[in-house]
Order: sequence, then structure tokens, then C-alpha cells
Amino acid sequence: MAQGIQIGEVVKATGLSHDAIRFYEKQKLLGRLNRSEGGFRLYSDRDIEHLKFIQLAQAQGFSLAEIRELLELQGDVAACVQVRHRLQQKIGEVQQKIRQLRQIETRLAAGLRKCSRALAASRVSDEQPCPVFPELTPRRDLRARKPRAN
Amino acid sequence: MAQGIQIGEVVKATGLSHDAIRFYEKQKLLGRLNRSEGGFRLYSDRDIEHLKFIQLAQAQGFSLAEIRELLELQGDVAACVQVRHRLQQKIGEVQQKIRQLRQIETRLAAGLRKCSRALAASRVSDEQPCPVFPELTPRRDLRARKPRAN
DNA sequence: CTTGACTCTGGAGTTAGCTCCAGGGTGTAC
DNA sequence: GTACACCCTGGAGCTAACTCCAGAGTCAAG
Repeated sequence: MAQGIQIGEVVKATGLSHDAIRFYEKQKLLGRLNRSEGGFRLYSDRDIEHLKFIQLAQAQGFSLAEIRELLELQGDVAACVQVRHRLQQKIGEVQQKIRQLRQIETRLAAGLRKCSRALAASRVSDEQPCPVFPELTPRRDLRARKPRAN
Repeated sequence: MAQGIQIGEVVKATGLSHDAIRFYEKQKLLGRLNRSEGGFRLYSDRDIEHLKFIQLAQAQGFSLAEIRELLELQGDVAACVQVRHRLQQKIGEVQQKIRQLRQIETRLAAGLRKCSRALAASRVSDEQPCPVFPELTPRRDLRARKPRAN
């Protein structure tokens, strides 16, 4: 194990699947990987960081193509005016996303206040079935009952 | 046009495609729609709002299933403890997303500073080809290119 | 040098989220 | 009453991002 860890360890470290990791490599989201004598992939700390960044960015709605660019722009890249400009753009996009999430948060918070007021007014018990999502209803009592054969 | 506007207008108002809008309906992201005598769908202001919310949330990485729940939770729904709890959870998730976007922003900002410093040191001209992304090199001659409609 | 856990490659299959028809009905303007 | 833009349904097809093999090689331990 000269240089880097095997994919199994990476799976544990990131929670990604073996296949997903290889897929990201094929999509050029990781640089060239080291290989063992026998051809096993060897991942560096930097690769792990990249993989974690991919997860992070993907959960925020970036496509793999966009993430590839984000990674390239952060890399040890010859600085140039175009890269600087692109970085500025990307930062703008991220800030826009933050604003949009705040909008969503605001709407949900309004819903929450409304809901809380209604609850305070009506004094509903914790144990009543949820009229909206039956599957959210707590069911301690069901433990003994026979589960419906499906 | 008794009650609501036709899909063509909705397309213009939202930028979504006819097919996408029908798809969301099929996925239960819109409530029951009014129909004209002849069977044309008629959309209310509320439907348009929902569609805009779908676009917003989708760009932040929410799946249609999650968005459906977000819409239901915001609806005129019988308040109950379970809904309140779910709203609290969802708000937490949104805040988590905001924190993660801030992380990304921070990383990009660091890249930008690095890039700017390098540029200041080396005095590169605006007109040089970009060493990283040749396609970013400015080409006034190609001005006719259409910007990507998003 | 064998065993067993791990990894490789290539390719087919899956899911979400649409897009693109074809063939036909609707609605209004002339 | 027909022309023309608009809308309908159902279904096939597409892209992104994986997932799931099969068949074979790698490697550390005993």
C-alpha cells in the first residue's frame, strides 16, 4: 500500500458505493488515480475530499458536469482572467441558491406558525391520528397487533 | 374561460414545458385541476404559484417526492402535531442546505482570492487564451452564438 | 500454495424526470 | 362551416446518475 487507500476504505469513509465512485472517476471528477501493481485503485486524501465535495454539491442540486467545473476551478490551475470570471459567476450562483433556500425556509416557517397557532387553539392530543399523513401517526399500540399481510 | 387559464399561458408564465406541467400533475404535485367543457385544463393562480415553487425547490436539489410533501405541508391542511413536527424537520433540512452552500461559497471564494493574487502578480492580459478552459477564451468574432436558454 | 476477502472490467438494467410524437378533439375568427 | 391555433391522451424514447451482475484477477494470511 505504497500510495493511498483502496476503494473499500473509501466506501466506508464517504458512504458512497463502489460503483458511484468508479462512475465519478469515469466522468473525470477525480484526477488520474494511482494504481497498485496489480491494478487496484489507490485513493489519496485529496480524492476523498473531492468525493465529499461531490456529495455536498450534488445535494444542493448541482449536476456532475457543474461539479466537475467547480472542482477544476478550485484546482491548482493556471490562474487567468477567464477562470477568475467564472469563479465570480459561480459564487453568484451559489449566493442565489442561498437566497432561494431562504425563501423556502420563510414559507415553511409561515406554515409552521400557522400550524402551531391552530394547535394551540384546538388542544389536539399527541396521540390522535394525523389527518394528513396517516403514516405519520404514532403507533405504540400497534406493536401487539398483527401486521397487515401485504 | 370561466375559471383559470389554459396551459399555454402557464407555459409562458413559468417557463416550464407543457409536458413538464402535465407530468407534475400526474405526480400529484398540483391538486385537482378545473377543466373546460371540452376538457382543457384550467389553472388557477394557486397552481401557478405551486409550479413556481416546484422550480425553486427542484433547483435546490429536492426531488419531486420531497416537493410534494413540502407543498402538502404548506397547504390548508388540518393542523396536527405530526405536521408541525414534519415542518420543523423540513426547516432544519433547509437550514442545513444553507450551511452547506455557505461551505461551497467559502471554498470558491478562497479559490477566487488565490486566482486574483496570482493574476495581480503575473500581469496577464485579458486577451490571452485561457490555459484551463480553451472554450472560455473570449472570441468577439463568435458573438452570434445563442446563450443557453435555461 | 491455497483460501477468502477484496478488486477489476465491461456491459446490461434501473429510476427520475422529463421530451417527443401521432392521431385526434376544441374553440374562435372569418 | 372551415381554417388555424390550441389542447387532449397514451405511449415510446431519452438523459443523468447510478446499480447490478458475471467472470476473472489480486493479495495477505496461514
